[in-house]
Amino acid sequence: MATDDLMSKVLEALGDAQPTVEAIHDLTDLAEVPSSMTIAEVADRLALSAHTLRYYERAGLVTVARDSQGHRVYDADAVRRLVFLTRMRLSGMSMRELQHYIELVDAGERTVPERMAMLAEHRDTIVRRLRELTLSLAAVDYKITTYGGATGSDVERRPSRDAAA
Amino acid sequence: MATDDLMSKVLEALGDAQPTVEAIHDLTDLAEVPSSMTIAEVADRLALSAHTLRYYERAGLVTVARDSQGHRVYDADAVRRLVFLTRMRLSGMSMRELQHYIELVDAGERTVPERMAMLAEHRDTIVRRLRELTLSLAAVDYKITTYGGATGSDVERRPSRDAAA
DNA sequence: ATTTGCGTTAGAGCGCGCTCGAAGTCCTAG
DNA sequence: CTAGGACTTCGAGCGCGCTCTAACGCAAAT
Repeated sequence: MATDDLMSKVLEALGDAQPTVEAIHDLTDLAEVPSSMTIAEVADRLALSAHTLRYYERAGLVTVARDSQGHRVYDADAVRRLVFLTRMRLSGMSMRELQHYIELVDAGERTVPERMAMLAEHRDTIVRRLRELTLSLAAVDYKITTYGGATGSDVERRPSRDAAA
Repeated sequence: MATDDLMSKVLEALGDAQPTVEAIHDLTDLAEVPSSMTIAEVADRLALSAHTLRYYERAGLVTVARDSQGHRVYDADAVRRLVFLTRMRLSGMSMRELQHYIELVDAGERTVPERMAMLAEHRDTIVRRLRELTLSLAAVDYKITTYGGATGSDVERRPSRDAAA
C-alpha cells in the first residue's frame, strides 16, 4: 500500500510517546497546511504517489481544482480530506467504504448520524484487529523464545525432528 | 481473507482474558489434534475453505498424504503446520515469505538461525502495525468524540459547513 | 440402477488497490 | 530554438490471495 509510509513517518515523529488524541491533533490538523499545493507537494507530504492521488480523485474521494494550465491545485480542505482518507485506508477501511462515506459527506449534514455509525463500526474493526495482532504477537514471541528449547516449539512439541513448521 | 474467521473464533474463546503465551498454547497446540482428518474437517477447524487448503498445498506450504481413493488425509503434523501458517497469514506474513520459511524448515536444522531471524523480523512488523493501529484508533476516537462539536472535527475544524471529510 | 454427496484435478477468474505506460501539453533554462 | 521536466488524460497491467468452475471418480443410500 502506498499509504504505509505515512504512518512510519508519523510514528517516527512521535517517538515512544503514547499516541494520544493531542498527538494526533498536532500531527495532522494543526500542522499548518499551505493554502494551495501541487500534486507533487501533496504526494510528498502524505507519502503516497501522484498516481495514487489521481486515482483517489478518479474514485471520487476528493475534488481538486485546476489552474490555468490544467494542473491540479490542492487547497487546504482537499489536503485535510486526504489526510483523513489516508488514515482511514491505513487503518483498514476499504476504498468502497470510503467512497460511501464521502458520498454521505457530500450529501450534507443530515447524514451525520450514518457517518458516525460508520466511524463507530470502523472503530470496532480496529479494536478487533488490535486484539488479533496482540494475540499473534504473543504466539510469535512464544515461538521465538521456545524455539529449539527443551519443550519444543508450539508447533512441533514432540521430541521434535523437523516434522512441523 | 479466508483466515480471518479463525481468529474471531479464538478471540471469542478467549473472552476478555489477556492473550498470554499460555492462552495461545492452550488454544492451538494443546487442543488435541486427531491423528488424521479429512479436508472438510480441517477446513472447519481452521475456519478456512477446502479451496484454500488445496491452494496452500499447491503453494508448497504443506504436504498431505492421500488415501486409497485419492482423498487428502491430514495428519497431526500437517494440521499443526496449518495452524502455524494460518496464524502467520493472519498476522500479515505474505505467502511468499511463508513459502521461504517452509523451504527453510524442509532444509533442516541448520536453517534455524535464518528462521529465527524471519520470526524476529515478523515480530517487528507486528509491533509496528500495532502502533499504527493504536494511533489510528486514537484518531478515530477523536473524530467520533468531537464530531459536530464546538471545535469542529479534526478534519474540518473551521466553523464548518461540510467542506471536508 | 441411480442419485446424493464428498472428494479429486487443472486452470480460469475475481476483487482490491494501486501502478504504470503512452501520448500529449505547457513552461523554463540554456 | 530546443531540450528537459512536470504535469495532463485514458486505459491497461499487475501482484496478491484467494475463489470458483468444469469435468470427473468413488461409494454409500434409496
